[in-house]
Amino acid sequence: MTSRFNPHAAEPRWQAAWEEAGSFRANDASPKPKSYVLEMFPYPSGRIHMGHVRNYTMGDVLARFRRMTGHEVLHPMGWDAFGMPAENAAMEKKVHPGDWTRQNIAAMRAQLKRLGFALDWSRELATCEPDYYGHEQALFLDLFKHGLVYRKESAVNWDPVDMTVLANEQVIDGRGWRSGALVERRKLSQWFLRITDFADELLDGLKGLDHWPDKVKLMQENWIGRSRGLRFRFAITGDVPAGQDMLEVFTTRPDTIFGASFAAIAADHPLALALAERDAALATFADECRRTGTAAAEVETQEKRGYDTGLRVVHPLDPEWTLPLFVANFVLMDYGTGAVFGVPGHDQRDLDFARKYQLPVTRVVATTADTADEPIHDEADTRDGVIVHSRFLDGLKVEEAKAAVIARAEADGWGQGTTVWRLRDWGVSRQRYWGTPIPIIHCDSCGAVPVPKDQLPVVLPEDVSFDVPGNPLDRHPTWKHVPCPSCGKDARRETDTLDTFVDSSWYFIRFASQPDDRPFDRAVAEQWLPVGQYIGGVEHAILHLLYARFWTRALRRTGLLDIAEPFSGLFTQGMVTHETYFDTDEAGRTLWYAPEEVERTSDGAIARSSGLPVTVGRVEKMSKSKKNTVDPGPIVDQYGADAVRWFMLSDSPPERDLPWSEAGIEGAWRFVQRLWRLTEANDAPEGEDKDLARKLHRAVAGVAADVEALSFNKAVAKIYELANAIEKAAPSATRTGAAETLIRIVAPMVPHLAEEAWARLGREGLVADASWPEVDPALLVDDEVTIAIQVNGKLRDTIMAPKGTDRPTLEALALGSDKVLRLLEGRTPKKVVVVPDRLVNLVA
RNA sequence: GCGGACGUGGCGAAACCGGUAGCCGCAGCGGACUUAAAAUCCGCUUCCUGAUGGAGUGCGGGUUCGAGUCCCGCCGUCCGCACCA
Repeated sequence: MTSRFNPHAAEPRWQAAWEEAGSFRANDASPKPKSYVLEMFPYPSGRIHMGHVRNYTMGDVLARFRRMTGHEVLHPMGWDAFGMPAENAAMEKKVHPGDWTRQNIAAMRAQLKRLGFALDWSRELATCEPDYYGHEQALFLDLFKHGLVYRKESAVNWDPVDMTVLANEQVIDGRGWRSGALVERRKLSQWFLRITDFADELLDGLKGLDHWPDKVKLMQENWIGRSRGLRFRFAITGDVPAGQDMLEVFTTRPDTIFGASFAAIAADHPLALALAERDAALATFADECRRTGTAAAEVETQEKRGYDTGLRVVHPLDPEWTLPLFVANFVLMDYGTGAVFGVPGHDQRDLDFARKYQLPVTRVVATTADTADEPIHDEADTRDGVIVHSRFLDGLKVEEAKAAVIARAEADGWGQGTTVWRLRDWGVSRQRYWGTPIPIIHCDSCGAVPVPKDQLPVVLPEDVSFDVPGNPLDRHPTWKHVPCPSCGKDARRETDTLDTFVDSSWYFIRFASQPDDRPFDRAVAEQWLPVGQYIGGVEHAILHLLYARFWTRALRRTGLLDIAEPFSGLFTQGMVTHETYFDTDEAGRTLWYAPEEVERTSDGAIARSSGLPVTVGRVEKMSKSKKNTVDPGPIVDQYGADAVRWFMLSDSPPERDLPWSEAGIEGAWRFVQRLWRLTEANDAPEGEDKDLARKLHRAVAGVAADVEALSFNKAVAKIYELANAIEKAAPSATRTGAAETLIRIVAPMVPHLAEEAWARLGREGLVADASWPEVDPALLVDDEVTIAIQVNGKLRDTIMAPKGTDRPTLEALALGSDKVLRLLEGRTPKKVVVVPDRLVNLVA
């Protein structure tokens, strides 16, 4: 009698059973080895999307597998609940950001629960609740106390749409990462975290992260951007503004110092500002420099331009030698000292600039001393070589010359070897309501005073309005007026809130330990940390992952937690993609069609509404703008959680994009039903099936290895193979046992079906609590192997031979093959290559 | 421009250390069961050829008894950074 697995009935039942048994509660006191599996927590937008489903399914398989292999697993879930969308919703729909967020959380929690994830919901947290952000405020104050927080007036990236400041990391091609608006420069007093104090550590720490993708490590390395070089001073001659008679520059190429033909400063350089006050033409030029955007296309096409200040700088190695000083549009105030010297022979920008302003171009590095006078044309020569035309440096290699110049500068006192970083301190002030209030009080007498810890949390006021742009905290009638904690006089609360990336910089610690009276218990947190496997999108390769690494190291410096790296293992999963469908209207606009609006045919697609063909576009990341999203909700309704989970793991390697398809989910559904049929009760047949036993043990070992490596697609293929083998096998005791084992190894992937089948097989307890099947190593090796017979490297025949057959025997067997004899036509092979248990290659 | 990844059937892909290319799935084709359909089951499915056979892992070279895998040079796609001195 065949039956069908009914996910709609079974899934809620087993979810309730797990909940009742507390199966997925992590026990801090467990003697078992600890395993912390974490997926990046979601922003509560209101609905989960396929990307979440894929992300959490991967983590879930690993978490369940670890439980089966004897680990105490921590697999928590929470909500990255502060941020702009809640405020946008407040402005558009007149709902309070808190209400909107909490409703979204409730909806998404229900959706996640339907997918049957093995999560410890007892540790759920939302960053927007005072019992989370209050502890964050305490940590902020600890960092403050240790000098890792400071306030400074600085030019900031101002997003005119979101009306807030953005960190450098949040500006992409000159636009706000969220709003897409062109970012403006403004001067504001801002709070900063001293991430640059940790630049060396953060860079060097990458080396130890063996279980991180190289790509992410490289991205962080480039972002931190360490450059070693020489910082030195030029004396300035001419009509120099008061107190500006020295110009400090930074170079990574001190070896080329005798190739210098000019010096240049940024338009915002203090010297340029001073000069502009008395030189209207310069002021105009500087304005033009500031106006030009930093967008990729602009930078690439933009001409190198400069303004000759008329001043000259004295070459540090020759007081008789002076160079012109320009204000130039390609010099950045943000990097190094905002001033450079130009060596046109060996730097493309400098060369472009020198050609334009007819400055001398001298070769000072040549491949060999013989080519010292080879002219430089349109391309700067950046190759390694020996120094030429450079007085005492002549004949030195580039690296030797760098050291020699630095040594000379240090000895003579005009410069020193130094390191500069691309990384900037992290500006965390946001002029927003829906974020963690910065626990500082501004007092006219005492300055910025930390809120005393016993007055934490500083709670967001509920009664705020969003009818005008800007920060509702700032215009709240009473909230900001408080007495100074230090002197008691009238003072003002800081009305900026923290960047939401602060919230996500320590949530994984709070998951590990959540006492009421402090952010975490050090001993308990250290039992779990670092996170053994962290899984999320590669879009967080820099921002979130760098900030979290910094925060963890900052906590170590304050003595609160002795963990250097928060995530020992990182996996960045690919996106879920879908075909796109579109046509073009009379006006040439592209009209997108949602998947449910088109009917896929064998050679294209037609719109259901009109019956007319539409173009099948590229397979792309699911996005609202291209309408190629598939909502997981209805899919789970139709096929159940297990089929969706199975599909998420099938086919595509997890780091690559997964193309969603109707056919794919259908296939997953069929397999779930097939598994169900495989465990159909039969009347206890006797007998052994050695061949099947081998396949079984190989599958168990293979799937375990694949899951450990997060190669879920390979594990899935092995499970299919095993299922095929079991189906084909004649009834036997082995076959009956194999079906049960199969259920255990699919349990992490399709847990509801596994429970249902487990119960049907009459097994005690939950398969969620079962252990991973034992593997008999003896059954992993074959006793007979296929030997490939090649002639001149081409496959001509195969033969079976007992494993371990010696070389002479294999050679003899190969020479006995009819096909081989025919090809050799009586000749004796010149050479015979024998690879035991693999092949014989006869070279004729 | 700099840095990185990738390129294998109609599609998603697999291939340990250089050793039988294409496991597994999807789609397709043929068949069984059925009044029929769905579901299920069996078989075929890289390309060319009727078969024997030949070709084949983006392109061109190289190393090797043997290359998807290693080396050199191209082409293409994607990602990150971007005037970083």
